[in-house]
Amino acid sequence: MGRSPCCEKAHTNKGAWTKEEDERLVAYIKVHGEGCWRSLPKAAGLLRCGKSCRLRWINYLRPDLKRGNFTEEEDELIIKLHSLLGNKWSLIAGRLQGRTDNEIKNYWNTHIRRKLLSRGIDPTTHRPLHGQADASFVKEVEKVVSFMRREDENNSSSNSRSNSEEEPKRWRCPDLNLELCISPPLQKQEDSEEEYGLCFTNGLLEFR
DNA sequence: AATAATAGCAACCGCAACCCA
DNA sequence: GTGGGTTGCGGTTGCTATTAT
Repeated sequence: MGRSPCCEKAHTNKGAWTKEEDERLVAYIKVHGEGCWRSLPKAAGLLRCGKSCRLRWINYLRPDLKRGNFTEEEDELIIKLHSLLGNKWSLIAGRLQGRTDNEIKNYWNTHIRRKLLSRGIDPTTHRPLHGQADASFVKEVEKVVSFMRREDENNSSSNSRSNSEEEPKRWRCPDLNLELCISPPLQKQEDSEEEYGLCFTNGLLEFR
């Protein structure tokens, strides 16, 4: 029994993509657009499974990818988002234009985990390790979380909402029982004193 | 110079969510 | 309502490059 395979594995390539495969994939998507990943490999003349094509496109070939080193601002934003969302890499990636969930996940595991440990912060819980944490940073995160919890409690009784088309995408964060909001990528606010702050509008918390 | 250890990252795998007949 | 097919996500693996011995 068991699951049926996502593709005919006997006739698919695995491992690193060649330049020619990349070119075929990019050319196909340029003409036909993204989607229909299952049928794409055959249509594009690729001996790959759809999943592999999708991953390659999203993580490496998409033209809007930023690539290159993460900035200090991106680091801090990832840490804050992770403290609120946990390992929801796709949601975190949605906040960082030009970055992919896989890239952020890798960066977290190789760089940020170590960075937090050196600050004395547990990278999983974002709480101090052995009481030696960077107190101001921890305090800031805890402040945000407790604020969101309070707001959530206030909102929990009156949960009927309109279904306006202009309403941004929302989701509930199961770990924290919070309601969060995804809006279009951040515009840098030049005259803002802080590089990142929090904005609470219409019952929705947003990073800015 | 050779080898071992470590870091970094691309890619794979399995599962869950979603969609649709 | 349900079951099968498809897509997306997160965890993990394995390869390559770099650094240390």
